[in-house]
Order: sequence, then C-alpha cells, then structure tokens
Amino acid sequence: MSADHAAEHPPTRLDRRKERTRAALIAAAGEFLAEGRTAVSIQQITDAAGVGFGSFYNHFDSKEALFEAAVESVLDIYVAFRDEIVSGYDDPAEVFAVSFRMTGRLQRQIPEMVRVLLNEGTRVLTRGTGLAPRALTDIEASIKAGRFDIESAQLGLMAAGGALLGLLQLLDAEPDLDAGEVSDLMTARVLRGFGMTKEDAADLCSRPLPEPPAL
Amino acid sequence: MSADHAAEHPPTRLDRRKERTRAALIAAAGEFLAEGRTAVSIQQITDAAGVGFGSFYNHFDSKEALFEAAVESVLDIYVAFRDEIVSGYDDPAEVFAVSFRMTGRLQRQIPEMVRVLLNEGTRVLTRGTGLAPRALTDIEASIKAGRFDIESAQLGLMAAGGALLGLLQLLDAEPDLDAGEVSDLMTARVLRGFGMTKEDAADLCSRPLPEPPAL
DNA sequence: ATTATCTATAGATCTATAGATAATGC
DNA sequence: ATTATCTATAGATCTATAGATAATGC
Repeated sequence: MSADHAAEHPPTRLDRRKERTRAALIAAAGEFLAEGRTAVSIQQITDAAGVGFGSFYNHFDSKEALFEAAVESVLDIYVAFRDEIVSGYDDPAEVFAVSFRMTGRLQRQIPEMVRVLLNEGTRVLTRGTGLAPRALTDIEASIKAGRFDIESAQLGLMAAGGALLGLLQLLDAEPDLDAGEVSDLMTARVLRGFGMTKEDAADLCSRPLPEPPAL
Repeated sequence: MSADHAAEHPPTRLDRRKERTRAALIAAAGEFLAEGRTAVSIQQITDAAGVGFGSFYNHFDSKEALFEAAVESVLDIYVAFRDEIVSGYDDPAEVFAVSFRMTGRLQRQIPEMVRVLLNEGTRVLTRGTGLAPRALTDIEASIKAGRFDIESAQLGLMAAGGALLGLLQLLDAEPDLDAGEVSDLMTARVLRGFGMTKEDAADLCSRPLPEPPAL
C-alpha cells in the first residue's frame, strides 16, 4: 500500500494537502458507516469531514466509491495491526491464536473501526483483501504442521472468521464484559473446534500477549 | 405472529387486499435488501412491488421502516422453519445440530432470503427476536444436559451463530459446493468446539434429517 | 502558473400529500 | 358508504458542475 504512482516523486506539500482532504473524507465516511448510516448525503459527509462540498468530486466519483474506500482503509489498518503483533511467533497455531485474542481486545481500543467491520459483516470473509487471506494462510499452515485437525481450511476460515465477528458483535453490544477474558474463551473454543484438546487450547490462550501497537 | 388486532374479526376481503399490498412491498424490499441495495427510491420499490407509489404510505412511514419489516419477516419465516424441523427431537444437542445442518441446506432452497440474513450480518445475533433466542435456549439446555462443555452460553451463541453466518456466506459465494456435506462438516466443527469428541460430533451430524418443510 | 479547495447553482430526483379512481361492504 | 388503491404534483433535497478563491510550486 505504500507504493505510489509511476513517477516516484517525494510527496509535495500539495500532495499532502490533497491526502489530508481524502483522509478526512474517508474518516467521516467511516463514522457514518460505523453507525450503519449509508443514506447520508454527500453534503452531510463533507460537512462532517470539514471540507467543501465540491472537494468530494476531486477524490471520489460517488458515495458508494467513498464508502468502499473507507472499508478498504479499515482493512488496511487491521492488516497492519495484525502483521505487527504476530511478528516473532513461529508456531502457526500460535499466530492464529494471538491474532484472534488481540482482535477481540482491539474492539476496546478502536470500537468505531471495528463497527465498520461488523457493518461489512460476513462479506469480509470472502474478500480477496484484508483479514481473510491472512487467516486462511495461518489455518493452512497449522493443518500442515499437524496443529489443526480439520478437513477444509476454507471452511475453517468461515468458522473462525464467523466466530470472530460474533465475538466482536458481543463486545460491541456489551461494554461491561472483560474483553480479554471473553476473547480468550472464544479463541479456545475455536481451537477446540479445530481439534485441539481443552488443555492445549487453554494453554495456548493463556500465554502472554504482545503490547498492542499504537494506532 | 398470527394474533391480530384487538377486534378479532375474520379477515375481510379488504383486509386481504391490504395484506397483499403489504406483502408485495415487503417482498420487493427483501429483494433489494438481498442485493444490499438500500439506496433505492421508494418509487423503485413500489414499481418492483407492482403497486402504486402512494400505497407505500398506507403501510409504512419510511423506507427504513419497510426494510426493518422485511428483515423481521425473514426472521419470522426462519423461526417457523426451524420450529417445524426440530419438533420431535428430545436431545437438545440434537435439536441444535439439526437446526444448524438444515439451515445450511436452506441456503440452497431460498438463497434470496438467506441473503437478507447475511446482509443483516452479526446484528441478528444480538436481536431479541429470530434465531438468536432459540439457539441460546438450545445451547443452555445442552449445557444443563451435560452435552456441551462450555463456560458461557452467550459466548457459545456468538460462536455458533457467527460460524453459521460464515457457512451461509460460503455457500452463497460458492454455488458448486455440496451444501449438505459442508453444512455437516461445519456443524461437527462447532460441536467439537462445544466439547464433543470428534466421533460423537460426526455421529450426531450423520443422522437422518427431516424433510425440509415447504415454504 | 498550477493545483486543490470552496461557494453557488441548475437540473435531476425524491418524498409526502392531495384528490381521483377502483374495489369491497352492507 | 367505506376503504384502499392509484395518479399527479408541489416542495424539498440531493447531485454534479462551473467558476471563484486560496494555497503551493518554481
């Protein structure tokens, strides 16, 4: 995502101004998306973003294109978060477990962003970008390493991804729950579904976690 | 849902005409909802429903109210489907398994309706109506009966419900998959997550199923 | 001089209602 | 006679663009 256009100029001040406007639009769209309010007008979006109405068309062709960009943006941030936290783990099952446990905790860190994911629903699980391809790789590697005992990695992805979305939905709906505790329980349950013993799963879910990266 | 208003008149012909119009609007809204096209105009909806534009306001105050009614309608139909198929099973774990296995197969029967559920996403899991309360009851009963070994029924609901949505998403995205086979595998995986042995789960998921009720 | 932003607005679209028409009730 | 439907339309809102303004580049 860091690769720029053909000519690799260093970003000029003008570029950065343009990028600021674009980011403001995406952030505003994300807020509406988190509330499920896709029926807002472009005017309302530009007002919320604090940019002139006409600026919208410098960046996007339609409201739908903006919302799509907002979803992509959240997925990009999520992927960066994940890649950061799992660096340094070798066991693919542990990578999987750490991702899962940390994502639940992420809900308490940036609930608005997670709400965008929830709004996108199970569609995130069949997208070619974002969390799905990574999780699939982890699951496939875990099967190969003999850590998971399941028939189909793809089905495993849907099971784990669906359960993850369910966890995020629960944490969003119940602000008083202990996010760490609930996330670890859910992770253990998924790992058991993948063929681990109760003890192995519980052990893997009680190991220390990395610091959450700043966002 | 069969209880009518205060005065329990038998439905007159006028009542039925009104009901037909309402049903046509809800069906049209459902079709748009299945495609995720909530930005359509009321005019487009009434055109699709084959009713006059003004009729809309005889039944709904706003587009949002109609879409909400369309979701409720799908949930009502789903609940009727579920209640029908699980009647006659005693073991709560088997009730759970049969619901799960049949819901996956339902995707091939009425994909449009299932798409409405998918569009509603994980929100269906925290609703007070529809599948969530039933599934929660099944899970609680299964824990009490010693069939499931999990710490929290609520979390179990999110795991199972999320995995179910994931399954439906997969079946929707991959029309060539064998829905029965995949549904049974997913069900077994969830049951293992709930503490059943691989063998018990596989056994419970290979038992004969009831005929799908006509819809 | 160039580029992106902002303001203003024309035209399109959309909503909500009023009044006419058609169906049913009695 | 009553009730729900349909058609037509006024007013509101929304989109897309044109032109003016402000910021940056060279």
